[in-house]
Amino acid sequence: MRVVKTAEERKNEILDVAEELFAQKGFDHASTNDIIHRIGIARGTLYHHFSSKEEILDAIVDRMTDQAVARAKRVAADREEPLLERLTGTIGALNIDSASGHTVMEQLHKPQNALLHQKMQERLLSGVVPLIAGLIEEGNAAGIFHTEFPTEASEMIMIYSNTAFDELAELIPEEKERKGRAFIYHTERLLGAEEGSLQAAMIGFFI
Amino acid sequence: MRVVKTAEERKNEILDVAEELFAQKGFDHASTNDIIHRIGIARGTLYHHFSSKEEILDAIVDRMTDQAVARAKRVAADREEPLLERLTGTIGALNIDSASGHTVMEQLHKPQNALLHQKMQERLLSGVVPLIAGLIEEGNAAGIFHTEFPTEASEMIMIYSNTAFDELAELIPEEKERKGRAFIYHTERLLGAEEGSLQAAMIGFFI
DNA sequence: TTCAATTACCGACAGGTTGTCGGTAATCCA
DNA sequence: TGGATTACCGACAACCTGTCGGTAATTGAA
Repeated sequence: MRVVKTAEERKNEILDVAEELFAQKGFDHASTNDIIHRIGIARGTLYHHFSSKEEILDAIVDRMTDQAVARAKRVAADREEPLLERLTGTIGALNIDSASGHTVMEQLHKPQNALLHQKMQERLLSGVVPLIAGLIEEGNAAGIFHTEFPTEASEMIMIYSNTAFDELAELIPEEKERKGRAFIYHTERLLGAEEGSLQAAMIGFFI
Repeated sequence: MRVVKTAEERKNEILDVAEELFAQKGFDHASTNDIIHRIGIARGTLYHHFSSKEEILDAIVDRMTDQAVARAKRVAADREEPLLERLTGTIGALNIDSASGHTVMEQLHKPQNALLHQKMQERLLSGVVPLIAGLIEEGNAAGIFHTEFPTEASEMIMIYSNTAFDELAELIPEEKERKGRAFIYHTERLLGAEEGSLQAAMIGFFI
């Protein structure tokens, strides 16, 4: 029997299933057959909504990064909060882990998901680096940060936190804590903040 | 006619061709058929020497990283040179670009090579981070660096330089120079070195 | 209400892929 | 010299992705 849905509904259905399968098996090892059988649609239906398997991946990346970047934007722009909280929250918004996409992020650093990971990293960075840079400039103006390179410092912080905190799950608690402390310490140094000044705002988030 | 070679010879022949094809077309889009036709061997021959396509990729990664890490080790251990030169040289040893694997590295940041890139990054980092950490500790002892987290600082420097300098080719000269200067500036801050103290040693390498 | 255009859906199929396997030829060594 | 080892071969099974002609549901205009 033939079940008809709106294009948007069907597209999201495909993305939901594909997201789970790509995360589980990796992009290469999850086949379009897996997807259509799981949903119960025909080959042609999938290719009616997406023109290639890679386009499905890109749509997933879009969906995930849009959410994360929107969250980061909201936090960064919230002038009610103190600057340090906004900075911490904006950096943390990328750890989608802690929010919705649990299953996905857990599997993301596996070698079979290199492509998904790389595409997400690219999108997340281009969205969030300018936000953090803006906050750093605010801090410069307020006299709590002192750096000549806000954008590059932002880039360094985000690249590191995105790459190094990937494998956090594999570490023992002491190593985790050490890594978290080191990250705060280094963020202070990069921003030219006084030693210990970021501790209070960041310690809950990163340790 | 059947041409017989030693296993080692044939393996290297396969790796040479595969390396070029993977770099050109990407791992997914370069087929094992491409490889065997280019060499002029049969399917079975390839699978006699390697048990899967992915194993070929891993062998390529091994070959490339082994060279780079060995080079880095040599530079890091050379106590004839001043510490700052050793540091710079060790960091730079990863830019395989400047050395042998020209064609490969140029194509490495393309999306289709995400897997190759990720695997190389993992291997390079695990090899070189401890070397840099050792040099930082030497600098601490000599009183020119001041940091509590040599290993983590090393990690941050290497992750950044490996990721951010990927796309250097796409920047205009001014941006390139700014990025290079920022990198030196940030390395000084992370290591707790005096401002400007790394400039002389690093400027030739990174700008 | 009707009927044509649009849009979602179907499934067979072409042309590609990787990895397997039984068999053959060269080489090594006892 | 002759048996074991090792390199090599190519047909084949079992997948894969993307295409395409055709069918059924929905929409919207007359």
